Amino acid sequence: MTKASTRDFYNRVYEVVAEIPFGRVTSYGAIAGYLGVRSGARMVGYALNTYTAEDLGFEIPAHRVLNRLGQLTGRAYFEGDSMRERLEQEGIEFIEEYTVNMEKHFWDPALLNETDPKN
DNA sequence: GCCTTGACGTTAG
DNA sequence: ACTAACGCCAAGG
Repeated sequence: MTKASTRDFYNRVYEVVAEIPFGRVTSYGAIAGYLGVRSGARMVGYALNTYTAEDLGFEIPAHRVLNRLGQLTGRAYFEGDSMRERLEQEGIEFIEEYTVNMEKHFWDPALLNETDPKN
């Protein structure tokens, strides 16, 4: 085991990603910031890159995590265009081939703390 | 054990 | 408004 804190960070990332609502997207930086690691955006991406559904025991909607500009930077790690296809299925509006309308669909992880999470 | 790489983001020019 | 550079830190070579 490397460092317990590192593993915990990854697990927290998976938990947050698992809570992203259908039809909404968030960014690596937003998740990192929510976890208190402002400069850990890169680690969030790394966590998603190295995770396996078997280790977790469940699937997470990693396709709903984009960079701060709404670009599908991780599309190469998905099967074909499945990342874009999934987002389109959820009604996500694209402003470019691989860029979604962030302003419209952005979901802030901080909303998890809201008493009324109907955003 | 050093060097490079990267699902990122901010700042400087 | 656009581009370049840097900071971040875990893995893999």
